[in-house]
Amino acid sequence: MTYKTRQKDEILEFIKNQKGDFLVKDIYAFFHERIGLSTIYRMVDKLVLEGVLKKSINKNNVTSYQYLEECEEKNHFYLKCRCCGKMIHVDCDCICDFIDHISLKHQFMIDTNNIVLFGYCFKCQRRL
Amino acid sequence: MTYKTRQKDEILEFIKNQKGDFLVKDIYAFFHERIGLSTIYRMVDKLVLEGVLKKSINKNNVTSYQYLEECEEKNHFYLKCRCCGKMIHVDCDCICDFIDHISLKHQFMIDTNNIVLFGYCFKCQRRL
DNA sequence: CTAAGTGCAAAATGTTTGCATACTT
DNA sequence: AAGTATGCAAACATTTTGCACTTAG
Repeated sequence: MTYKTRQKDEILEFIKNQKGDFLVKDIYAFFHERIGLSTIYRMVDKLVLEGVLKKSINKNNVTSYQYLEECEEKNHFYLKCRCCGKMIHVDCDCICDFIDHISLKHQFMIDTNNIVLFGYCFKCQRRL
Repeated sequence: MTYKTRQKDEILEFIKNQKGDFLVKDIYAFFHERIGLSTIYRMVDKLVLEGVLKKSINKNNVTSYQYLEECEEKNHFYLKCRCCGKMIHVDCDCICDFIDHISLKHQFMIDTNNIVLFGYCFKCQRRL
């Protein structure tokens, strides 16, 4: 069983309010001393395992996390810009056929809750 | 300019011979003391930046790397099994339409050299 | 000869663990 | 009361850095 605690609730609330990426130390700083570092690490690890958070490392070797909102829809995925780091949320059926094909022809079941494709957003394409 | 050195050549050769994931300490162990740890870190970072290597962290918080063979073809991508960790290489045109659509309709240029989709392979689907 | 790359040891950083304490159920 | 969760400090692991030295061009 898992107990409901003040720390869990507060961390989860913080996470859900984040727009983009965030770091462990962002959470720690936000609660300045009101929640221990190890508690945060333990929470965050668990949430990654549960698929609630996406963990990633950027070019500077900084580990960041991103909240993946739950989504029943199978046509939901993310586009992440290599340049500015922006995470774009997309709901578009264009991915469905692709996923079906992979399932049918390649016998691989893609985890549709966690599709992140990397590349360059419109702004950064022009800037480069 | 960039110089050609014994260390670079040897590290790159090692990397290209790897079948699956590998760790920094695998490289270090392989060359047992013939190449310094910091040199390996510096090389590996550079290769990740160049897109030659894919860096990732597994569930146990271990950072691993994977060689992404260069591929002119735009129909190349990877499927990585969440369960057994296997990386499946796919060459299939099924992805082309999808990429074109994203480019055209969503103004996002996907980096086609580095497409990794997570999910469950055939074996693991059955096992679960 | 100069710029780039290397290796070592030290430092910095990030993450995990053991344990006593506190909280949930 | 029993099972979880927390927070601290210590331990540990990983990665980065400064610097003297070597090597490639």
